[in-house]
Amino acid sequence: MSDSTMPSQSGTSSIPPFRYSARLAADIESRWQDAWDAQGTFHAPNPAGPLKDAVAVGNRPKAFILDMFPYPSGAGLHVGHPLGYIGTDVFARFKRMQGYNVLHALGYDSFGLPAEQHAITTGIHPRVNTESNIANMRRQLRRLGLGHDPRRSVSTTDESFYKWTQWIFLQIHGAWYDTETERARPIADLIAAFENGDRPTPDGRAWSALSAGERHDIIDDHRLAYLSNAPVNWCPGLGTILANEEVTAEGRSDIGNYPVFKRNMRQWMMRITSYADRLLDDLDRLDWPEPIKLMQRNWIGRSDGARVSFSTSAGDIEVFTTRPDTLFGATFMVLSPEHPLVDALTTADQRTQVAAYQAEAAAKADNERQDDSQKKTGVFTGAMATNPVTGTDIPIYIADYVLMGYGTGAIMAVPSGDQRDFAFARAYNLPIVATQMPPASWFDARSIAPSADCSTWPEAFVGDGEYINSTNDSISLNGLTSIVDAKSRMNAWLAQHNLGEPTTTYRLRDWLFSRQRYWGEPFPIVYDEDGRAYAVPTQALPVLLPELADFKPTALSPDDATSDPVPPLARVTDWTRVTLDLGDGPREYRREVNVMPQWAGSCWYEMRYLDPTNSEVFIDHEVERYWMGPEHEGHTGGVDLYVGGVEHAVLHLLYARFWHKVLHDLGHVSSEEPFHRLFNQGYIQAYAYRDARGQTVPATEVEESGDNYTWQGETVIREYGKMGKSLKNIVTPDEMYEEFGADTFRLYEMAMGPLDASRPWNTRDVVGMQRFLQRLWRNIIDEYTGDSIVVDDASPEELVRHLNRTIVGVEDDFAHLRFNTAIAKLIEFNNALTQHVSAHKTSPISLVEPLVQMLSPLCPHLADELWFRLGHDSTVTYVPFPVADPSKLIEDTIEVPVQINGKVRARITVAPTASIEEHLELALALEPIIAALDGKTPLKTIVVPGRTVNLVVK
RNA sequence: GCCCGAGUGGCGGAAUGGCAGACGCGACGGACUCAAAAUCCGUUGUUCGUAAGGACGUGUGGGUUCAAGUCCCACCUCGGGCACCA
Repeated sequence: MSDSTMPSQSGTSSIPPFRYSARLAADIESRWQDAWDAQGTFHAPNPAGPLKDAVAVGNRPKAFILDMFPYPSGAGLHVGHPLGYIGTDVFARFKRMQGYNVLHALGYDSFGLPAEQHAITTGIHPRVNTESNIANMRRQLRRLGLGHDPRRSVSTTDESFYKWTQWIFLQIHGAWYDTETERARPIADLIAAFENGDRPTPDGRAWSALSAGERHDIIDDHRLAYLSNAPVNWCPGLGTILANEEVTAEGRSDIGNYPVFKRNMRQWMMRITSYADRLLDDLDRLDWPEPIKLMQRNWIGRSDGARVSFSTSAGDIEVFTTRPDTLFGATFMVLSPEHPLVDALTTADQRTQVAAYQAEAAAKADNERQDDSQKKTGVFTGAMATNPVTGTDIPIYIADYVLMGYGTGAIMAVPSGDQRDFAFARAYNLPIVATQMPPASWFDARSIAPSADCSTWPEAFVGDGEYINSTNDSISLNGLTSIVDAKSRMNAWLAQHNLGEPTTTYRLRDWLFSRQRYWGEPFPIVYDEDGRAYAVPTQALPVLLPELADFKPTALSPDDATSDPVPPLARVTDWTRVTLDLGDGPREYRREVNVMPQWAGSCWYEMRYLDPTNSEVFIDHEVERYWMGPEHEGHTGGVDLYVGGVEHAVLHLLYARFWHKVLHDLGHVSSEEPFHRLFNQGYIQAYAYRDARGQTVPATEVEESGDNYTWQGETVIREYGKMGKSLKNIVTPDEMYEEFGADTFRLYEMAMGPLDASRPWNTRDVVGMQRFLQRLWRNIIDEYTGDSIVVDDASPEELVRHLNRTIVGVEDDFAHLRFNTAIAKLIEFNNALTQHVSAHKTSPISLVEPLVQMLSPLCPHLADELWFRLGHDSTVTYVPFPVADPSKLIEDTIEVPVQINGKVRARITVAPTASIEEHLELALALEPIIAALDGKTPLKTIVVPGRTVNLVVK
């Protein structure tokens, strides 16, 4: 397909005209990229649907290899961005050579806050901005030679894409969670159950006795997507509310770092908490890094405990506790300031103080409430509750360390067994009663005498200890030593007396799903005059995002907690008013003016890669089953390899799992999980330099001498961090293409370390990979003539063995994503080949061909060029990976170290099949060993054949 | 505070409990060259020794083992997650 490469143009230079230079690489690369495009080299056939090609699918195994898709930033790429893309590309190309039907594609997450914030700062419409950014990213990534199927590159902002995002929203909206079968079911099933009386209505009236509006409200209360008047995270700086996951521990926005305030607002929520158990339990069936699983487990935060009822003048109050076994030590009770019974409980003389405390707590932002974590504040309500096991009256306080959003918003306080309760009891002089006797070591460690009077303790005791003070007429825990036993005995007693039951609570909250922004998917929802929500019929999808000249949110002061969100779509009055026939004739409705959050598109995009042009369904069943279906009974199904950064551990990865499970329950997909195997790539970091004033200086202009760094003669200080504009340390792929070419750049990124580790970028080191490729090129092509030096001669036995060793090692390394060590093995082999070539001036084809094949996943352009020059007329992409000859893997002899007391003193050379006796015989005959033994007989001899001989003396 | 992960030459990093430092960068020496670049060859953990050779060496301290970078315990440092979650 190609003409022979033009000689180098650099007239004055004495560099050989056909050297593998950046110029030559650029020429090779652009020609092969065009050829791949023209021939559709990376098109992956589907078994059904619009991209069906059953013949091409054949009976090959399949591999769906996926990158976390990027949002198209206007800043362009730096060399850190493509790390994961190169990794998946190498792996995908390797799998193709192993005979797999490989699906590898990349789309764009182009809705959402980052794109919109960028549009606002530049003043350019997000659609224009987004499209030019995507075009630029496509250009930069194409230059990298990624083997993507271009037909499958979707953007979340495409109307043909977000139509289905809205459709999936309607599926979720049209479903409820059946706790009996533990899965989502269509809302029609719920209506049927109400109608035929299988399920009672909340107030017990017959379903037919309810008004249409009442029925509507009851149904809406069960939906997986529902409207809620709940405390939300209001961020005036961004003009929108945010999900819990988008708020940092400091109470600021993840994006932009603006203050976030708690506000009550009517918003769309997703009932992700219904799936808490399955999201937690199914982690066990996923091939994910353990730390990521742990982060999700912590985020879901399941804790098993019990609900216990305490009677009060205002009725029973339920508390949640993980330690029902310590109920005898509950000496007071604390409610959240927002608890609904606070008003009813508060006595007249405490009312002023309680109201003041409530107002103070409400005014505090979340972070302030968490800040003074040591100091406990609170107010007595004046009311008392009855401890159900002791029968004593205990005071009821309100305090802001009890959160309304967790458990029941009320706790029983056991100061002897809980550090926070202990601090509160100390601060307000409340009684402390021990229910467990700490072990002697506990007292020793705190230098206090064992004493039953726990008011002298310096802190609460948490752990296993003998139960004391825990008895009444009908139950006794005294003498027990195990928390588990005490809990089950107490739980049984509570159940028997109808005072409580075991229960489970979660840290996970329902997912807040509306944003008061412009650049997102409109909700397919309309409201009637009573404010009741209705789904837009699916045939009316997509609900198009109206074009807006002024897309900016109304300017708000970031610190003004009292401001209200004004969604940009609310200003488009001719769009918000719509006449629809929802079954009872045409009526006027108003549209939902919020939009979906950034995460919506990324919850399901990977499935659209599979069937990107299907206009009938979001994905064909058979296509989904083929690429993502479970491999066997108990397998979750899902993407075969998903590579991305760890920053999505709880956001994207949790939301996408949730949506996928809903779609599975409703029968739309066969897989239970979206991503079966997850791999977290590391980050490429970089050095940055600051001068004496703390200003960053351009990293490329800094000169290094030993430990000193100078910029324009001035000493600067080196720091290590992310690559970024503000640190003036960006290196772009374009610079690498210019200086070395894409193949060298790919190779360097893969060689610099293991894929999951972060490491510093060092442009200086790239030359090593270029030299390797130049040597390899020179082993095939004469640099002065451009002719091949490959011959059909026999290869020396030693090189044949080396080649076969390399094939086995490289294949294993590729399969386990250990590209850095695979490259090292290729370099070693090529170095050995170089020796042969310098001696003979020719290269045996039987060595060179496999080398080019093994190189091709890493450096596909160069490999295709060399493959072509070796006389083949098609790409090496689908040529099977070389297979090692087992007979060439066995060495004639092996060198084995001989140790005395674990220290290597000599080496023996043995046959690979040598017995233990042969090893010993040879070892004991060695001069240095005889000398070292000095006539002594070894007490013990250890021989690991082929590995080591160890002699133990004296 | 709790929970993860990681500490190996000047640098990036290799090492199924079995010869620590593969491979690459840098540095040093040599060949080629009038010279330089490029290329090729060699050396390069520290230390004692003219050498042969020896001693020490994977954050620190202890332990298990014939044998530990690797396994166990405690600690230090760095990175990350969670953080009044009852």
